[in-house]
Amino acid sequence: MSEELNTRSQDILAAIVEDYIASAVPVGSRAISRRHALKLSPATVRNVMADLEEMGFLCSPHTSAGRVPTSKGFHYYIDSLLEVRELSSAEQARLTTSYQFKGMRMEDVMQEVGRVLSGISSYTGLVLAPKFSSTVFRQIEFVRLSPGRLLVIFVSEAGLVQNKVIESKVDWSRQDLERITNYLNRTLPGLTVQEIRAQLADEVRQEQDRFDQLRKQALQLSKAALDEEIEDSVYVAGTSRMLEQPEFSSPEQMRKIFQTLESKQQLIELLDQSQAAEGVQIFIGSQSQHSSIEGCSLISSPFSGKKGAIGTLGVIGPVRMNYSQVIPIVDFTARLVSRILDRETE
Amino acid sequence: MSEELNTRSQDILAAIVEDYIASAVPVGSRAISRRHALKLSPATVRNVMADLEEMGFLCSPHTSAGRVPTSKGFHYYIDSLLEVRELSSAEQARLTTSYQFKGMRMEDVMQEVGRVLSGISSYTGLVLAPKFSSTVFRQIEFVRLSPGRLLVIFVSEAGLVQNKVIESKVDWSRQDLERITNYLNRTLPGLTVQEIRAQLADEVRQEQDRFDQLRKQALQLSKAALDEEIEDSVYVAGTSRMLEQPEFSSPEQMRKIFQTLESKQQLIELLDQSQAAEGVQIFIGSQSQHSSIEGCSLISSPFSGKKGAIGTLGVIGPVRMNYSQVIPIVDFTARLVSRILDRETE
DNA sequence: CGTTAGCACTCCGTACCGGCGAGTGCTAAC
DNA sequence: GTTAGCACTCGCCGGTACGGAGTGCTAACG
Repeated sequence: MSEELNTRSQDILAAIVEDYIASAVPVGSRAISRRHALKLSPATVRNVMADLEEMGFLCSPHTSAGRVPTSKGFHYYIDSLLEVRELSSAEQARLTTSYQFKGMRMEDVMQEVGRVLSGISSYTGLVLAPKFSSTVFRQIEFVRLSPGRLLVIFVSEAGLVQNKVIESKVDWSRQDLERITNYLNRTLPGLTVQEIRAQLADEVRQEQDRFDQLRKQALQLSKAALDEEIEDSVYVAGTSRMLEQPEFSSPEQMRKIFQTLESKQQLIELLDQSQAAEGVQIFIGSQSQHSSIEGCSLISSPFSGKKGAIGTLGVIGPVRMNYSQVIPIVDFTARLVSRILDRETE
Repeated sequence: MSEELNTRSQDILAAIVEDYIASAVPVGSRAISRRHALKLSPATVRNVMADLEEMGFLCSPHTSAGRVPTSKGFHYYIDSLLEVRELSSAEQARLTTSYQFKGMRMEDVMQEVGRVLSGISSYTGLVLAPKFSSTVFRQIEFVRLSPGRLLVIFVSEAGLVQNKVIESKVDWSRQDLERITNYLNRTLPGLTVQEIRAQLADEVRQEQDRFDQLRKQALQLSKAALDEEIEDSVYVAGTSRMLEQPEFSSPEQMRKIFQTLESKQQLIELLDQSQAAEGVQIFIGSQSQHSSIEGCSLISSPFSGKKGAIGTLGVIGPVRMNYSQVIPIVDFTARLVSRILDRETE
């Protein structure tokens, strides 16, 4: 992997990658020697290109076509050659004002982030809203739907509203529910769902040899309300951007990509990968064993409020993506969203 | 519009439409005379086809290609020729069991309906959730996000959870909010949002010459919480099915269609059309001045619980859609969802 | 008079061909 | 080590030829 390349080879590789990103067609030696001020003849460039091909950074679709970077080539480019410039303050301002979050629900914010991400990058935007278990409790409410069926509404510190239906053998009266609600809303704020779960488990253990029937049931209800994971929300924006990419002209491939973009589950898996790490991460092509998005790259970054509430946002597009443009956008947006999550907390 | 066609012409038109639906290629006289037991020679069929073309039911892409039904042809076919068979009870059972609604949130139900609709029809499924103003009040909750910013959570009789953020000059205390919440939750259940709005407007009028400051503010808050429309939710499922249609091979057209499918606003307009009427409605091609979905047909039907909560669901696909299959599916599903909305109400 | 067989015609799709251009690899000279 | 030159490869493009599917028309048939 870590082959050494001399400066000239690096320059040429960079030039090829950049030309290919711009044009989507195989690039030849002439073009490189002319457009880039390398002061090298096409012949020399050809020699270097032959070496690069042998090392696996390039490949040629057929003799007498130009060269195309391989995934390995893209990798090397991104890891070693690409210089990610900071966003100029003008661009930062433009991005910041693109986001109109006034009076918006958190759900709308997530969706809007996806939209802007897609609009600015010209690729497809993805946002994975903060995981339920990582959010900080603010308020809970119960709504009795029918005997034995309860709707639980959960509001996180960041203003994210989530709800689910639970079935309970006990048919709770309005008063009982109110008591439980009040108790939970008094004791739980500030804790993450994970912490609450641990605490509830503790209490259940302590309680089990005592005989306060009502309290036992209340505990059970609380556990049911908070124990199961709530399915994560994913927001996808600008899928039609995928259709603009010349490399996806084959309807078959396009269908695969769209199926992936439609499948919440697959997207969650994809975005979860980058949850753990910090800062912008890049997944190129099928490296991520998700063969379904072969030919695609994902640039993503986690975001999070001060206390938990970890989500992921990113941009997905063809491998031939404009990394130098998109990376700072994703980075900046992730920071921006983190700030918004905090602001929401007051 | 209402030209008279003799039985033979009708038979031939029907045969052409059906063949075209099945094959997506222009159909010729040979095929008709052979496949369908009409006992007519190709030459005769040709004569009839020429007539049908003159009347505007058919057109030929060029000489020596077969004929393709025009929108007018499809219209006539659907209005006069198509016999919509009821779903057999086996199919009904299959559909019913496809829907696994146990322990699902209403949002999930809507999404699942779209998915099944798409899966069974092989086209793209659409669901427009019940409009806020048409839903019946069940419960409301306020969450204080930050000074002056309140999150309002609204649960409808059918278990649909909606929320929005309102800004209020008054910084409400927890106690005040609780009082207001209790009052609203005691007096409003059973009324539709529309009715509530009228009632609130009345009260505001009565109140304005009295001077109970707190009550005035509480009224204002309630109005703010319920007055503004909450944006409708649309669920789209199976967009990748569009890519399977041979007539949408042009990437340009495909992009337009996907942009429309991505635009909540446009979908809402589209689905709103059929809200007013009862039963299944069919919009063919660009008849609906939505030129953006040229080449597409929409089969939709409103659904509703016993009291209000009117939504729309449907299937969108190429004009060359399998109407006889899809129409009963949409019809049955709409009835099914209506029943579910009622069941939710207890 | 409606229906049918026959026939000439049209036009698409495909395959085949040859020239052009872009690009390569190799070699020899600088 | 770099470069100029050259033969070679191969995809792309335009032109042409051909087969097939389908039509419209006409004349014959019942």
